[in-house]
Amino acid sequence: MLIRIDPSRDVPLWEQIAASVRSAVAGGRLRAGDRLPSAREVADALDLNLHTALHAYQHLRDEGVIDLRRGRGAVVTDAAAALRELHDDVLALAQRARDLGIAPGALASLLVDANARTPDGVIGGPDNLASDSRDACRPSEEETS
Amino acid sequence: MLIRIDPSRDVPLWEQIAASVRSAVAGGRLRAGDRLPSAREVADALDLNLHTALHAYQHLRDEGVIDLRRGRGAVVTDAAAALRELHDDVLALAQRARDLGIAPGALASLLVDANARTPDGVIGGPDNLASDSRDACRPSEEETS
DNA sequence: GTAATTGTTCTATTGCAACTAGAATAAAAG
DNA sequence: CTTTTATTCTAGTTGCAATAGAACAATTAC
Repeated sequence: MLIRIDPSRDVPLWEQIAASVRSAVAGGRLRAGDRLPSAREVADALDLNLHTALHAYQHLRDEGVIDLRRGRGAVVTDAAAALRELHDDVLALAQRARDLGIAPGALASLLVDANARTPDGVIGGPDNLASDSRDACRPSEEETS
Repeated sequence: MLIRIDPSRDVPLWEQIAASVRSAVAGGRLRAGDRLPSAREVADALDLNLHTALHAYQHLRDEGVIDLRRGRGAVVTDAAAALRELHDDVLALAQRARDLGIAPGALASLLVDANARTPDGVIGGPDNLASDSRDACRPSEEETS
């Protein structure tokens, strides 16, 4: 029951696999050095394609959560400690959001946005307008006098 | 500069628009009663299709963040207070994650997963196995003796 | 050394969501 | 009544997710 997916959700399957592993690491059910089931095992057990399971693992490797090498498989890295440190705070914030009636997706969006606005510790720094970002629209000032 | 999008990101444009508004509300730059620019104005200013901007607004309405009615446009609701309450905590957690080298997407994923595992306050409740969710795979127990 | 395991890479196809486009319609505001 | 604005409809294009099959390379196990 380490990895759980729900095809009816609009979250990509490979992302759900990655999320399951990430959550298990953050929750301490997986620790640094633990070996994950092979991609083929995951694909078979969840009735998915090998590539889908591999995509998830490769993403986790890019995040630094696992070591992934042929012949050996996937092994949780020391980065697990960082995820584990956030676990309690993440749960607490999720609980508060639920109490306030904030949708999970909305909360996640707020967090991503928070990181987008302070890319390198500098709040409102020089040119955070990387690539070809477009902005617009002041609020129509109106207080419904 | 209320709404900012970046087509190069892999986040849907309508979701980026919604995220901008949400963030503005949470940050206090938009308050209950404030009127947002019309969907057509947003679409023109950002050089997008009307439907894309409308999709974002309709999503925000489903979340309860704005009132959306024809002829009138979009007005921020009282739900703004809830988002505003989370603002500081969200920023703090985002900051901690950045310090720990956690990718923004990974943090967001952890939060969504946290909500998925405690749907109604009951941790590990009766049957959280809604619809046709599939699970599998214990970790290959191995401590590399 | 040999065989089994496991990730890597390649091509290809299908289905769906995102985005765009144009048009007609209905409610609210002036 | 006219303007503004969201709603609804059809339709076409694009890109990603997921599936499928196959060959390949590194590591492990025997």
